[in-house]
Amino acid sequence: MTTTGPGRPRKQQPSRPGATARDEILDAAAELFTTQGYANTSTRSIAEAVGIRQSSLYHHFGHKDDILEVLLAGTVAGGLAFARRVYSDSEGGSGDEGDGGPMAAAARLHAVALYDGTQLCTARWNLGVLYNLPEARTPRFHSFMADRNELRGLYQRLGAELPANGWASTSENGDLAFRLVESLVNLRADGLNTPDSPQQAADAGIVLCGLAASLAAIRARSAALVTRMG
Amino acid sequence: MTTTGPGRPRKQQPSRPGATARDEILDAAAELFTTQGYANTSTRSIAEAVGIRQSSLYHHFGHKDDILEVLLAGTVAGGLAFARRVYSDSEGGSGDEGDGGPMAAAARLHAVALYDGTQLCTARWNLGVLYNLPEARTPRFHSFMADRNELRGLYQRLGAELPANGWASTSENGDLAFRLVESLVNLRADGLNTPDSPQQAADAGIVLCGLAASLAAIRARSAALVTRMG
DNA sequence: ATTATCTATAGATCTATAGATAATGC
DNA sequence: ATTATCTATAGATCTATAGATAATGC
Repeated sequence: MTTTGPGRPRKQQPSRPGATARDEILDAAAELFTTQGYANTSTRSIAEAVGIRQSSLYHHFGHKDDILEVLLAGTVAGGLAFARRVYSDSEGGSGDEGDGGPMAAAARLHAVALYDGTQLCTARWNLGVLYNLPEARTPRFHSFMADRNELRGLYQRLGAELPANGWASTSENGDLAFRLVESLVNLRADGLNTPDSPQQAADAGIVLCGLAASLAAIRARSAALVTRMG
Repeated sequence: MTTTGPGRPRKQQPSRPGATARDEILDAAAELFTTQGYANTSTRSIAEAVGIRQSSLYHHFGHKDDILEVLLAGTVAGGLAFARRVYSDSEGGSGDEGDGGPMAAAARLHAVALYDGTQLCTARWNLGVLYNLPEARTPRFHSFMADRNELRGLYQRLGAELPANGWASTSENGDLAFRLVESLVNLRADGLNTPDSPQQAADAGIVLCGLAASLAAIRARSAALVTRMG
């Protein structure tokens, strides 16, 4: 028996995953926002999907856009945290892997793309499409935008550590990888992603950097990084 | 003096490009739909941007979604027409270029990507983002979806004519190029595109096919194709 | 007569608030 | 007392239609 504290208990038989009513609301909103968009999803339809009344939502969230804000934060938080860790990792103290050469740099970019892409493709809902919603570009969600821009910047800086590829400026290596990973959300929205779509996106980012010949070795180092830091 | 036919003349001093009121409405809707989304744009705000009353819109379009349908069609029509022409072009009758080898195939994919990406980046409004609107995935717009899927299929078939790149299946070469071109609309939405973003996207598609070494020659043949068929 | 505009409005939303009620722990 | 739910509703939309009016060509 879990002691729930004072107050009327929340409704029985939760129809959605989540320990709390708040989590159920977030899950329902994630499904509806990703499939129908934010403006086309009424607070009534979210409440119906949870099994409560429309006005009861406002006990858990002050406003409808507070729900979207929480979901948007979840879109980028994991990938950003991982990218920060990888970027600030000097790779000097981990023994024989710490050569700091182009292979190590490539593995870092690959690992970030792989982690990020895997998260986007395996989340219960395709939350990445929330970024494509016009509402996400609104000042209301500037803190999400700041996080996403920081993540993009980390891709760019990781890409800039790689040697010039001879056909584009080095600062764009990372951004192309970022865009390839981001394209996974559209692939998933079209129902065309496969279990190895994230791997292919990460690989493609490395190939674009002119390192196709070393791809197998870079993949292995990237996987080790994800295991160690993920 | 242009003779306008019978009937009350349309309002004076058009505030937007377009010969007809219908064109002005489409231009205003393009701006508003791309920046605020479809559901967040009221018919009243479109009418205000044109300088007419809300109900006057319905003289030119039966329903609000008819406006979006016309705009969506414009997103893909040009690129699809070009890709069809390039794909059905045997390249056998154009003299010394008709070798049908990997260079020719690469130039064809490159040309399609370059034309498509250039159109997306240079259009007056960033109409490509309309595809990201949740409404576009609705059955209402299945004819747009069909066109877009046909375009995607042409990318895939053009990519499949290229030699294996050793790290992904050949059928995915073209789709990666498609996704890179599509990522241009997000780049533009973020204000990060440059005049050569389409060129870089097309180049990246070729590099992913393992043909980086021949890129300069492929670029030249691609440019010739765009000139000849665009 | 024809066309493009207008005014006015019906009917259907949708978000958020006010305040009642039920079910618990203290 | 506290918490989570409920009923009811205010107020602000928004789309689409009905029907009047203005300005032209025939």
